[in-house]
Amino acid sequence: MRRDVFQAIADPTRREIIGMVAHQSLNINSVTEKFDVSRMAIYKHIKILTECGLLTIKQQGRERYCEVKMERLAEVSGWVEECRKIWDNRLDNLDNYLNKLQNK
Amino acid sequence: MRRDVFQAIADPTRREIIGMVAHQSLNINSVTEKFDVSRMAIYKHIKILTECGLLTIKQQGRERYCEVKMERLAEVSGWVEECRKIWDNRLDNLDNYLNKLQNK
DNA sequence: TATTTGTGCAACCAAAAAGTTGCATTATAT
DNA sequence: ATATAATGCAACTTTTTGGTTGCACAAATA
Repeated sequence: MRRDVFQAIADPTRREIIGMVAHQSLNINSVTEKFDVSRMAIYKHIKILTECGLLTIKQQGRERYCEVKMERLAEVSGWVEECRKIWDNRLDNLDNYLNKLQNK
Repeated sequence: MRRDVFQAIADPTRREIIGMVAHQSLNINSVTEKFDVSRMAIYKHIKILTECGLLTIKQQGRERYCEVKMERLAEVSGWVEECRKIWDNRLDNLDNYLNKLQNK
């Protein structure tokens, strides 16, 4: 399924999972232990995160380790950066206009 | 209502609204014109965006102009940055370890 | 003054999201 | 060989989300 990174990080539990796995690769049960929802709830969060490429899974025997893929987060900071650029370039931004004038 | 910036930018329509308003302040009807959903649908999106501080409204006669508040987007890029830091500092990141070794 | 324009509110609806429980499957450990 | 541990799948429920329509109301305009 095509998933959206923005939608994936909208959920606080999923953001927490990303933080945990960024720190250290963890298998699904280990991730589950840190939360007080069911294993399946976490499993589904992880599924969403893998479907949008924020996590990858490495099978190791019967365990599946989650690894974070930082590259995909670039889409997020990229969008923020894009907004900032638009904002900086707007003509009717008075402060900005005065600043530019002052720098000349 | 307490709103979450991450949840607010999860919706593509809302991200588009932010982009539009970053470029130029617009009243609600002007925003609506760019989309093919009802005025109320857009009104609700704008409500969510104001509730989490990404937009502010300036009343001008009977019109209400939306202005973007870039500061609030810092929470997003800040979180991404935080994740990146955690990732960079992890001890079991082999590539990272080798790079550090090489730089010494 | 009458009409149009820009907006807000309430009630409602359908689809998606987030969660649960129970059962099945496979690898490891006893 | 059996028990246990780690996971996947399916069915189901509840809540949230994104959308609609109809009505109301104040400001601007003809």
